[in-house]
Amino acid sequence: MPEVDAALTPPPARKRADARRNEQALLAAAAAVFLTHGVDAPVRVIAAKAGVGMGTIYRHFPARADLVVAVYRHQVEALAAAAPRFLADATTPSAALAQWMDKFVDFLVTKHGLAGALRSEDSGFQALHAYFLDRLVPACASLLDAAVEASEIRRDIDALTLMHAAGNLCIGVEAGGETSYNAHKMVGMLIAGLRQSPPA
Amino acid sequence: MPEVDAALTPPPARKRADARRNEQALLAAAAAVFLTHGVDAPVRVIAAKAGVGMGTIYRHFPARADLVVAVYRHQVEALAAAAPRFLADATTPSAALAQWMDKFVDFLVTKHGLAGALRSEDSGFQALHAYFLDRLVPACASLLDAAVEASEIRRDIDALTLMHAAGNLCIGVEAGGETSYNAHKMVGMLIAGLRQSPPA
DNA sequence: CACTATACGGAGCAACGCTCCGGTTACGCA
DNA sequence: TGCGTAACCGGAGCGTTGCTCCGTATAGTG
Repeated sequence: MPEVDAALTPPPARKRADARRNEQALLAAAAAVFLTHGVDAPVRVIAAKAGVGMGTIYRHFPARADLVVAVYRHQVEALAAAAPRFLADATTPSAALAQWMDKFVDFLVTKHGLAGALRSEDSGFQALHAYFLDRLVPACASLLDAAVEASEIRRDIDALTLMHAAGNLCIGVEAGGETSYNAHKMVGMLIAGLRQSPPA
Repeated sequence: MPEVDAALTPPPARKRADARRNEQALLAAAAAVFLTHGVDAPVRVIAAKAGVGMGTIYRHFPARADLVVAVYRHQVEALAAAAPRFLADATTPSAALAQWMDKFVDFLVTKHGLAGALRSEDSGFQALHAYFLDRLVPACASLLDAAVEASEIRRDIDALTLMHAAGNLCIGVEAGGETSYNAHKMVGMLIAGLRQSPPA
């Protein structure tokens, strides 16, 4: 039987026990460190907290973005999956969009520096950017399209642009906002501006 | 009557000739480097371009922000000074606000990374933040107040917040924008959202 | 011309991202 | 059970950056 390669690796590729253990330790350590020092925390710190060397961290997560994605994957998936529910529960499509956007802002605002990292040109963060766009833009688009369909908002703005703008509005904002700036309010205002006819 | 265009040297202690020469060289070099490598360009590069040592750059501009401010001071002052003219020329106060904001966006978008640096938590950039706010917020406030006075826009947004939001919307945007994202459009939409009654 | 306050330059330190390779270990197989 | 090897681990080390510090050079003055 020449083509039994599947027998070698029943599920995907089973990794060694120590490798799996380290990956989990890294994930836990990263989540903790991100909370206190933001997603820009030094790699050495995360490695130390997980009790592993730096080589290990880079083997499991070649780019910093891979680690960030792994840590926040669940939340991002949940947000994306929630879009249809928002559409069903809200009174109007544009209300659903506004509410979903609010959740998106909630997510970004509770992660130190995530919004900033998202817009980074740095190649190491490229994958992060790609992942977020890949998951969230379609979800946003479904709400946006529904609102356009209902003629509630102008149609010359696409989901990617809107997400980009909303993400930018969250940059530099922390959960314990002590300044007058309020990302929720600003995103709300942006969406209010969406309820207009296209520019003259 | 001393026109304030050259507010330097007469009262304070006169510096040595070589010091003044180096300062000018630094300013010119920084302007050139900022154009090509953005405001985050390595200090060494600027020093090298100016033909001076690193000690010199830090002596003249203790924090990076001081250098950035010095380079862009004229443009910022001009923008601030232009606000009354916009108010006089536009058909409505809110139109003046929109037009002035557009100029603000123009300014940010043509400076690599300036918008990003502006929101930086980094202590070295604190002075930059302070300077921009100090100069531009009052100008913006005059337009904003006029629009509020005319009952054209909601009154629960202050100038600082609006500037902050507009600045954020410009982050990561370059003049030669190849993406679909358009800072002008987004800021315009934000201001459109301002023409609403406060949230329900 | 000599003297001193002023300014200059770059070596040096610390922090960081990332790579690379010798040593270690888990795991299948006999 | 014992063994061989592929997979994995750790951290020394390189390159880059921000910023400081101090011995040296010089502009301006009497």
